[in-house]
Amino acid sequence: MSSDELSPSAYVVLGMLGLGASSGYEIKQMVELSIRFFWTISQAQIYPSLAQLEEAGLVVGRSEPRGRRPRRVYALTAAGEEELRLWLQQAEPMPFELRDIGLVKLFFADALEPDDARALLDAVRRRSAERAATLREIEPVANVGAEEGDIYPLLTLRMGIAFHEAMVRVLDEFAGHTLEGR
Amino acid sequence: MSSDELSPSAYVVLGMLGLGASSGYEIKQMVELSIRFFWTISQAQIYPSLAQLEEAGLVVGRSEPRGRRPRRVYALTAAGEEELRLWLQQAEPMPFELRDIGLVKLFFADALEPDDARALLDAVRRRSAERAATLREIEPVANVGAEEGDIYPLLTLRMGIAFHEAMVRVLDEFAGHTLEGR
DNA sequence: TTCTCCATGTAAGTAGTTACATGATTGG
DNA sequence: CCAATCATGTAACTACTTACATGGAGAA
Repeated sequence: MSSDELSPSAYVVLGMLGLGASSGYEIKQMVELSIRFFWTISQAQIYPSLAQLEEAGLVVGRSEPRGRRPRRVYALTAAGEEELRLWLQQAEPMPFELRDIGLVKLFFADALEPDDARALLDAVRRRSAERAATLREIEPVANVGAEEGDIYPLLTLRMGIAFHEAMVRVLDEFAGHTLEGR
Repeated sequence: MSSDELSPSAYVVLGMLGLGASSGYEIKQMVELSIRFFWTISQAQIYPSLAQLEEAGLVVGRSEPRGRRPRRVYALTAAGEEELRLWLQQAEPMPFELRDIGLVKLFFADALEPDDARALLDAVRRRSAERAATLREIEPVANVGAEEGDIYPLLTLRMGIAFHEAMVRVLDEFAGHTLEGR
């Protein structure tokens, strides 16, 4: 029972329900506000996932319209909580899948004139700097959550910040040493 | 002429040809050895890409069998070099697409017993530590390339190293401060 | 009244993967 | 002679995205 035919995105839906999201719409919002830095999910995936999870008995849904506007809210069942925990416990290969056109372009930048290469480097640098700044702005919110017992969202946020800051640092060093003597 | 209907992966093929790869097989090897950390491409994509690029006049291919084994080698045309340069110059949105089940699990780890959460954290840490070590081993090779004029591959390699090291650092700090007082 | 947000859903399409199929060459 | 590597190609499938379609609620 409760075999592993759920996609990672279905587990994300399950997890967000566990953290208090209730409608499909809310799940989408929450993903955008919390994990979009390392996971995305489109609304066209969420609703079928919810139906699939309900059929599997991992969530229960009930209609709770806002006025005349239809709305369906979901909650984890005991089986759903268990399934989520099992998935989190389960040691499985965790491929790190980065797909970054920016880094690809930078990799090939020797084919460019120095000035163009430099512009590309700056664009990549700016992107990471901006991302780090955005994430740093969210930190207070995550800190509040951490005081209420959810400490891991704060950890993943810090990882995002740290790693964009690391990119910026390397880019600056490189521009300093390697590029200046040309 | 030379409009932008090429996929990023087609540009990767073009770029690898520019760096000296010649057969589809070699392109695949080169991708695995150099950019697989931030881009992957399956062999089932490479051969059709090559055909498409040839049709567009960006590469020329000729048969160069090894013994009786068929083999087709390609080279960039002037138009292909130009197209690659144009793409590299072109400022376009560069989404940073990370898709990481490890971080997702970590994000939800508050649903686990402390020991299980800790085990998950260690698994993520180990993954980054190993990846950083692997990349550090490649560094001498990239250094050689850098002395021959290809300096940007070294930069992207350093970015990979730095960012996995940053993850390890954050994970260690977190385990130190946040987790110990419980 | 009009705009933005809340809310759900589907259809069509794209990009990519895995797995299969084939077979020659080289080195031990 | 056997395994690993070199080498090319396709078919079937999966996951996911974009765009479309619909419409109520609340605020300005």
